[in-house]
Amino acid sequence: MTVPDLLRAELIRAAQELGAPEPVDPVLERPRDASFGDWTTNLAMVLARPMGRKPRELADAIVGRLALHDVGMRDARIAGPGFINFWAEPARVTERLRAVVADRAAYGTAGVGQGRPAVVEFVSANPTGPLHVGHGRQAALGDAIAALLAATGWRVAREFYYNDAGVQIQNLAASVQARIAETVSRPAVIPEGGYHGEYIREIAERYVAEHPGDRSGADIDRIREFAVAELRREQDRDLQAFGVRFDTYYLETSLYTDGLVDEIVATLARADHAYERDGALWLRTTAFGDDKDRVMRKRDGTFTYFVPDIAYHVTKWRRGYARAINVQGADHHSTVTRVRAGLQALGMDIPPGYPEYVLHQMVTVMRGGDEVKISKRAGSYVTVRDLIDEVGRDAVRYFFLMRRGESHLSFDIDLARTQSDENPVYYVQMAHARMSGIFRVGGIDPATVTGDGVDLSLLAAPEELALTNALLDYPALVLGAAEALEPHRVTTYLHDLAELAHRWYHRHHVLGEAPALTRARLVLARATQIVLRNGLALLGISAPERM
RNA sequence: GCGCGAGUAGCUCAGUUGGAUAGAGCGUCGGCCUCCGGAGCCGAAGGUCGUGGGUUCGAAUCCCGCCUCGCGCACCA
Repeated sequence: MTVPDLLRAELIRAAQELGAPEPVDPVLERPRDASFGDWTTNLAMVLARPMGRKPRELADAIVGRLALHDVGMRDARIAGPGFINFWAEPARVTERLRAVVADRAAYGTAGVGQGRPAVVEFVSANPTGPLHVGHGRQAALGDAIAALLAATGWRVAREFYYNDAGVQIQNLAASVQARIAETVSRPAVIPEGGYHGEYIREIAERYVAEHPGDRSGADIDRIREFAVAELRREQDRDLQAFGVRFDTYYLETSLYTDGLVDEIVATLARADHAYERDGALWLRTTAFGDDKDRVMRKRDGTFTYFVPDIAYHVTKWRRGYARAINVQGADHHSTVTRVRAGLQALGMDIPPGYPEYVLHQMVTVMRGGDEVKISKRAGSYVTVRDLIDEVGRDAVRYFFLMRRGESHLSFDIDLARTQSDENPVYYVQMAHARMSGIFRVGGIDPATVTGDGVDLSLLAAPEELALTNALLDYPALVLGAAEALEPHRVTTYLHDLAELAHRWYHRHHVLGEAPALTRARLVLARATQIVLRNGLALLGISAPERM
C-alpha cells in the first residue's frame, strides 16, 4: 500500500469510530500550497452536516484518533474551515523510490482494464488527399489515448476506417480524370465538389505514365482505384513519418461486399423503428434522442452514410471489443447520436454509450503572427507532412497534446521550431537527457541502479522531496488521464516534473558527493529518468539520452 | 433559430472532477556560467476567471438567463 492509501484507510477507521454514516470515502489531495503539507482532506467538512457537528471540532476529533506514525505521517493540523493537513515522514516517502527503479517501464501501468479488448479508431481520413493538420491532431490524440488504455490494462487495437465507397471518391476520380484530359491538351474541368490540389495533377501524370493504354483517361474505374491506392500510400507514409502504426485498416467497401449493410437494414426494418415515407426508408432516431428522424435508404435505392457507419460499429461489437473509442473532429459531432441510435434500434444489447467519442476542435497554424492556410501540395490546407518536415515529429506530437481536445489549438510554428529554452518539448526532453548525462559521466549503466542497500533517507532536501512526491504521483496521473481519455494531462504533468528535475539538478550534485549520498541520489536520478521516459512514451515522443 | 464546444494574465492555454492566497509557456523587465551540459536556474510586473442571478461552510468548476466566438444543422461524409 502506498502512503496515501494507508492514510485513507486510517481516516476511514477513525471516522467510523466516531459514528460516521457509511460509506466513508475520504478524498486525499495534494494541497496547492506546500505550506499546507503533503496531503490534505476535506473529510471533516463533508461529514459535518450528516453528523450534525461543526467541521473544525469534528476534524479535531478525527485527528485525535489517528495513529499518524503507523501510516507514515509525522504531523496533522487543522486549517481554514476544517481541512486536515498532513505532513509525511520524509523517509517513508523516499522509501517508495525503490519500487520505481524496480518497475522501470512497468512503473505507472495498471490492470484496471483486466486485459479486455478495446479499439481506438482515429484519423480515418478519406483517401482523397494528403492528411491535414486536423488529422495530425487526431493521430497524436488517438495514438496517445490508445497508449494510455494499454498502460491501464486494456488490450488495445488501433484502427483506421477507410471511407472508400462514397461520393467523395467519385469526385476524386473525376478530378483526376479532368487533369488527365489536360495532359492531352484539353482544358480541365474539375467537377463541382472536386479536388483542386497540386497532388491531383501528380496522380494524373503517374496514371498516364503507368497506363499507356488509357492516355485519354476513359477508364474511370481504373482511375479511381489508382488514385485511391496512390493516396493511401501517401497517407501511410505520412503516418509512418509521424510514428503512428495501425493494427487494422477497415474498408467501408467491405461492409457492402460482405452483405453486412443489407443485413443491418433488414434488421432495422424489422425492429419497429423503421418506416417508409416519400419513397425512402427512414429510421426513427428521435426515439433515441435525435432531433429528427434520418433517412437510411434514399429514393434512388442507395444508402446514406450513416447506415454503413452503424454496420461498421456492429462489427466492432461482434469482433469482441468491450470498448470502442472514436477520435473525431468536432465537425462530426452530429454522427454521435445517430450511430448510437442505430445500434440501440438494432436491439443487440449493445450498451447505450457505445461507442465512446473523443471530439477535438480545429487547429490553426500560426507563423509570424499570421494564420497559415495553404500548402503547395494540397492547396487549400496545411498538411501534417508540412509540420513534421518543418518542426520535427516530437515537437508536432507535443504541441498537439498540450491542450485539451475540446479547446481550439493554435499551432505556433515559430515556437515549435526554436531550439532553445523557449520550446516546451525540449524542456522536457532535456530533463531526461540530463538524468542520462549523470550516468554517462559517472560511467554507470542506469539499468544496474537499484535501491538495494541504499539509505534513501539521505534524500532530505526540499527539492528532493518535491521531486520524489511528483514521481510517486505518476501512476495516479496515468489512471486519471486514461479514465478521462485526456492525454494532455500527461503533457502538463511532464512539464511540471521536468521543472522539478531541473531545479533539483541545478541545486544538488549527484556525482562526487559522499558515497552514500551519491548512491541515494543515483536512485532519484534513475527514478526521474524512468518516469520521464515512460510518460514521453505514452505521448509517442522520444526520450533522448543527449541533445 | 436549434444542437455541441469554447470564453481564465498582453498572446496561447492549464486548473487534480466543489476547496484555502487562481497557475504555466510565450512576450515584457531584472539577476546567475571555475559546476553531472546554460536546450538550464533565480526573481519582478501582469487577473472583475465573458456577464447577471442561484445552489452551500466554500464556485473558474454545479444549475438558470443573457452576450461573444467556433463547429454542425442534407435523401454529402
